[in-house]
Amino acid sequence: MRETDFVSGFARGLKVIEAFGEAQPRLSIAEASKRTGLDRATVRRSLLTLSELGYADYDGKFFSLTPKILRLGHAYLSATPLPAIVQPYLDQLSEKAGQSASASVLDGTEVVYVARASQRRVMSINLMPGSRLPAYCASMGRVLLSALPETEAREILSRTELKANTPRTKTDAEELMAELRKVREQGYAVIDQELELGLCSIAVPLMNARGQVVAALNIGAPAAHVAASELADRYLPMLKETQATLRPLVQ
Amino acid sequence: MRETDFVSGFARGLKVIEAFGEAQPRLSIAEASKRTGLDRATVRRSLLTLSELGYADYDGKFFSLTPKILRLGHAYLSATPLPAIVQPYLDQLSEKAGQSASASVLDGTEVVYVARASQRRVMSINLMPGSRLPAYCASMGRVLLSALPETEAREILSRTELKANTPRTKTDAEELMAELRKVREQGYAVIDQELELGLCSIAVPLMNARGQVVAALNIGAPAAHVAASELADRYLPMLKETQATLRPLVQ
DNA sequence: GACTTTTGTTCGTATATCGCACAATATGAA
DNA sequence: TTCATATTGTGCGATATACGAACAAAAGTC
Repeated sequence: MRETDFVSGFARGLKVIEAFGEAQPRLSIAEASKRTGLDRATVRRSLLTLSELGYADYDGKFFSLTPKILRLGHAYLSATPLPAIVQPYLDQLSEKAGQSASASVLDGTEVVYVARASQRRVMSINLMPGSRLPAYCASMGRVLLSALPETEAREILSRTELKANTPRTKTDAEELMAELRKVREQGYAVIDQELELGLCSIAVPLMNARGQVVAALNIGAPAAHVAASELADRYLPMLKETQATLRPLVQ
Repeated sequence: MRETDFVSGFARGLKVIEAFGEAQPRLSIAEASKRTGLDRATVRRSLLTLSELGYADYDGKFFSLTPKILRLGHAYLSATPLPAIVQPYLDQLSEKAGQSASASVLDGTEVVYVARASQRRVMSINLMPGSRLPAYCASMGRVLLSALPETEAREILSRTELKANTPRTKTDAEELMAELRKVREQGYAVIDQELELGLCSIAVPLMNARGQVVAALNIGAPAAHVAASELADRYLPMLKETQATLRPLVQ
């Protein structure tokens, strides 16, 4: 790609949108400038553009995103058949298990939730379609990484900041690679409080008719209710069942 | 806002993202150009920018969005507490009713789904967070419009293309205004196959502690299973209960 | 209230981007 | 195949935009 085939104003604008987040629902021009590393004048122009187009509100001091911004992600969610196909099965799975069930795909070093059926139970982590978690310490991440060629998985791990979210988090690349081999062999991954204390989960790959891994399915549960060692006994059969049902339906 | 405070390259790029949709998961440069009305060279630069940034894939012929694009909508969903708060109650509501339950907010002339609990039942309309429906013929739309001052509701209707999706669709602005008054009085809206034949729904406003309407909740059902006339009897009590439970929890 | 610090806005200029026109390539029909 | 059509890639002049600095306006601090 030639230098002139890149629209930097567009790239800057996208960066500004991403500056908003859970802890930053409202941003001033200066804050957005700090978070993006862009010049205040540039950020101001991007924010005013968003506001002019109805993607953001501006009260003279703070900017905040409007629901119109969902059109952008929706362009992906509606264009990709996977989320719509798996959603009802996740709802069924979640109801049967009495736990939250999710589907995700890999994006770089992270898993991205594309569909989710949550349970009323309060979780400290609030997940929804579009949410992201580091792949190395999430059950679906392990499943998705294990489906890649080893060199590719290793490459992704090398780009990941392997930090210990809890004392149980595996942060050694070689140990993780060994874990991925185990996951590949047994066909599922179990995470025991590696992302957050009190939270464990089990995931299986979601394959299409040709056997290609297109996503991962999981069930997450509070460790207080279900020990990690019980996860496979309790939930693997229903995950496998959902996996089998969906196999001919995706892609 | 001054002319020079608008970054048209950014606005054009956003338009290109929105060109993707359910029927257009993959777009060539020429197709994207047609759909956006932008010059091919411009569209090409925007698409190559998206591809360079990892928001799109390019196989040399077609562009398609990647899950990374969800970061943009996620910036809103995670910044706005409402979706996360209502989701578990929607799940509960959906399970109890045996029907899909959703929450939405108003964006211009449309309602935007911000959370949803779907049922396995196959619906011809596939809805998910970020989905949009015209407000005038959706139950949540009626509720949200009825919460606005009459002049504002009328103004929105005047900007809407009031088209008859089915023979039952109300398309007369004055008739709709009368309907809104009725909805305001009775505290709920019922739609009987105005959006699509075979689909009916009932919605109530979701208020915060100060009594401001911040969203709408609904239950949708196939007309074959539940007649529109039965909706209020069967589902209004549980909708009201959820409404009351959520009232102190939002905003 | 005076001072400092932070934030928002404006401006001139160097640079990047747009849209056009044309070239190159792919696609399809006869 | 050949021609016709559609699609994509590229160079260029005109125009729009980003940058940085300077200024203006708030917001804290003492």
